[in-house]
Amino acid sequence: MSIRVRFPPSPTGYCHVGTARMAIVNYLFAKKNGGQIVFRSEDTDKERSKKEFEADIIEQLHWLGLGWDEFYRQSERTEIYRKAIHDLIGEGKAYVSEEESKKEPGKMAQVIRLKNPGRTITFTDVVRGDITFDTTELGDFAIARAEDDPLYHLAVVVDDADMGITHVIRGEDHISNTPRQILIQEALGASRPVYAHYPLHLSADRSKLSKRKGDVAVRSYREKGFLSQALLNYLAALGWTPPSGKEILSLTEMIAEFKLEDLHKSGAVFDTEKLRWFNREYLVQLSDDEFTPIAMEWLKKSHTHLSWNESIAAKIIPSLRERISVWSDIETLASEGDLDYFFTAPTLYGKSIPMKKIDIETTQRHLQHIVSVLQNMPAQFSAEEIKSALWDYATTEGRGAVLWPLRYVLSGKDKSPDPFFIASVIGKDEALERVNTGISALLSS
RNA sequence: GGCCCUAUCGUCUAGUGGUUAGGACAGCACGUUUUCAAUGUGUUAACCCGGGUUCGAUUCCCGGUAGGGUCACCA
Repeated sequence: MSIRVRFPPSPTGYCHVGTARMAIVNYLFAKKNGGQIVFRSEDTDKERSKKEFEADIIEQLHWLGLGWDEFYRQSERTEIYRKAIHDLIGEGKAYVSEEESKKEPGKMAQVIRLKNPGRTITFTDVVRGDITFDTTELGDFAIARAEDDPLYHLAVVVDDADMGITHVIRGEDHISNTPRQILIQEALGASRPVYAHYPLHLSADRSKLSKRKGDVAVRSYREKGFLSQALLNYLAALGWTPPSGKEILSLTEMIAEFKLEDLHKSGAVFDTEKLRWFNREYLVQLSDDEFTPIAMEWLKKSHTHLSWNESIAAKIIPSLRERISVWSDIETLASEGDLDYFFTAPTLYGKSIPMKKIDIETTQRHLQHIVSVLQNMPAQFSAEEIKSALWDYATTEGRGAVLWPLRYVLSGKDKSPDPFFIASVIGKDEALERVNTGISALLSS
């Protein structure tokens, strides 16, 4: 029998990282074993299900590089459920119950309930071993509102049987749903799939990962500039260790190494810091041709308040490579003013110009020397060129004493990339102007 | 609360009836052609508790504790 698994998201919200994780685990298992994947939109809740959410789930899963072989919507399968429910009633395994509505107290409503034989059910979970439940406490639980209006458990069981699902791989929040579903399965005469329940990802405080505790929407990670491979890799690695022990794995490598049995048994905390590290690992693997256009785009949209200069932007992009872990770090850098000085002359405080313990006169002398060196440079020069023009002098006079003031007058910041790089980006004229401004500020301080 | 599940550094984890309990992220220290970043080196830090079983338990068993899940006419 060939392996078939399912992605059964409920389109009642945007694609959650938990949805992605469910898809990843199922995907890896299916691909490893030459199986097929069924995408099944579980939209039986007419009030909460929205096309918009379904579209988002599909979009984000595709973005992560995941796909499927067949696509279904439960809302389009009403006839199949109707027959199943009708048959169960006909066989006396379910019955229509007239009772007070739970949704609208005071009103009477019809509910279809399964006659629970009240047995003890034991099933084998690939991740956790045998699990036993006493189903008497479940009572005659509801399986439909009407013959043409199935509830979750019935729809799942009917579909899994109808679609030939061999392995049900899902989060452990479904463990306690399993005995209920097995009861329906048995009433229907369907066969039991293999079950595997993996633990859920947790927030930093070990509670269930939720909107209140941080970002859970895949699209928000995407918008923040995480790379799809990084998020995919991180989500897969959180709760699974491949036999090789490698942390950075391509989708292909993950498939090759995947075994359901290697899924962890305890819940793991979703850690954004570690995700950032994964992302950086993937970011540094990008070629310049891949990195540059995207970095340029982020830079441009982060710089609306500044005088934009395309050629300056192009020059600073290589330096961005080692300063960011995620694309949106460019935005952060810009908003904190750490890129401003490339585009606009900084405001200088005379007192900040000399390196500590170096007097004003000495600092002035160094800056004056730098002016004379700059004057002999061509209009455009590389960081290496200006560096070699100044290096011997700086070494003789004290590198800090010479280079700190230079760096400060160019950037106006206590922290910045090195002065040679900044000078090479802004060019001779601008550099000279800033150094001269620095000398004036120094003397008037 | 009932039922089910889980338990190794702050976090992700490897691992074993006898180990100096290993790695990664984060942290810290030092180095690295001034600062920041990047990078290199080093380093702090863990077997939840109590009983057993055993010559010996982090590892096996039981109990406790803590955490998670679930108890719908949601999925």
